[in-house]
Amino acid sequence: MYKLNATAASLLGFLHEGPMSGWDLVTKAQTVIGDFWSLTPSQIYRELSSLATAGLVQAGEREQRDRRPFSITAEGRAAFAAWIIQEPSEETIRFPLLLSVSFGKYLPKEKLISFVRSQRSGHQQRLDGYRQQHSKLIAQHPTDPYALAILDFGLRYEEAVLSWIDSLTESFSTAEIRAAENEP
Amino acid sequence: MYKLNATAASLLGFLHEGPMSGWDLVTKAQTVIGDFWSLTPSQIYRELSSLATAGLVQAGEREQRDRRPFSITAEGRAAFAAWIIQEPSEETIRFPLLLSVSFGKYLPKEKLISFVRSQRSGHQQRLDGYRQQHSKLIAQHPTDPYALAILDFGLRYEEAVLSWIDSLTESFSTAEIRAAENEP
DNA sequence: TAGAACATGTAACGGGTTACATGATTTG
DNA sequence: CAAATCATGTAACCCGTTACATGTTCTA
Repeated sequence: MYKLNATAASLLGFLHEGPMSGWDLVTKAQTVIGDFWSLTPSQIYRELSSLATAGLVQAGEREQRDRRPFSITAEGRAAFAAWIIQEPSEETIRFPLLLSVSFGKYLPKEKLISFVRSQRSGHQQRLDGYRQQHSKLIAQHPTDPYALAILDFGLRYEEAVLSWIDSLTESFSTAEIRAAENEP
Repeated sequence: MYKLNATAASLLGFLHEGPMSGWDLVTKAQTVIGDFWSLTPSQIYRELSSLATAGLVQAGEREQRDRRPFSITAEGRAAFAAWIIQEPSEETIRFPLLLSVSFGKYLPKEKLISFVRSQRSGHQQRLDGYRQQHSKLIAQHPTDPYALAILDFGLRYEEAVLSWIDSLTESFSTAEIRAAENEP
């Protein structure tokens, strides 16, 4: 049987909800799993063609704008079912800012502070986004417990990152980061 | 100028402290940055040969056990200096367990619970390890603020993951995870 | 003296990333 | 009617992963 990678398997997962075009899958995947499973449009189109070749999805007729809906086949469902029951491996993290900090002694202090500061805003935005999504989700009945769980992970993760960033202030940057935050 | 990737650049960073063999770099890198920058021995040996070809490191004479010490060259220092002042990009996370949760509705509940549970112990162990390292580090004078900072990130991250895992108990698994934790 | 840990690599594959090309439809 | 967005893809490169091969030195 065709050996699925996690990216391809996720596409099959989404296709359980019904036929979708490559573009649909791009947006779906990026919004639903994109925050903890990086993927690009190129990858998705490539995986779709190999899934089609392997018979796990089937391409439909071209619609307007050349949209081509893919639907999951019985083999696709079987392959997904076999994939999803496998024990997930550990997470891999690649955090360039932590490399900058690790090698901090080779970096001017202002530079390191500016790196930390510019990453802070991105994390703050993501946290705000998660909070908004969270309120929306819990307002719905019934609430999807799985969506809530991954959102909750996002909240905790971003809170941890932000509190770490802010703690750096005390440990090696004195008051410079905090002062800078209050500027434009 | 030779364009460094973060993995190769990190090797150059470590070589600032003096010549090291491939094996030395493998252990050094895995202990110092391995928790937030995944790398394998194969990769390190390959990067070392391309760095040597590019003249950024220089291989010394073979020592016992075929150890071959590499030292950083002036060009290597220049390349590292150019790399380290670049703005670090955002982190990428690939967290298979979150995929399992996302697609949780296609998974028997016991299965999902067992996945969560088996990952919990790994995170607990890593947290314990960080706590030990932390005590050792703050006992030293002077304390390396950069090492302390990355260790602190590790602590916060693992605490966040563990508290998230434990919160899953309430949200969709009732008492099953907690009960299971008290078993062997 | 056997097995564990040390030590160095090569080969091949898969897949993530980046860059590029092309055109259709909607909206201001 | 121009710009933005939608939409689909290809090509190439780089790099991360896995599997394998080989030999050495320490230690129980």
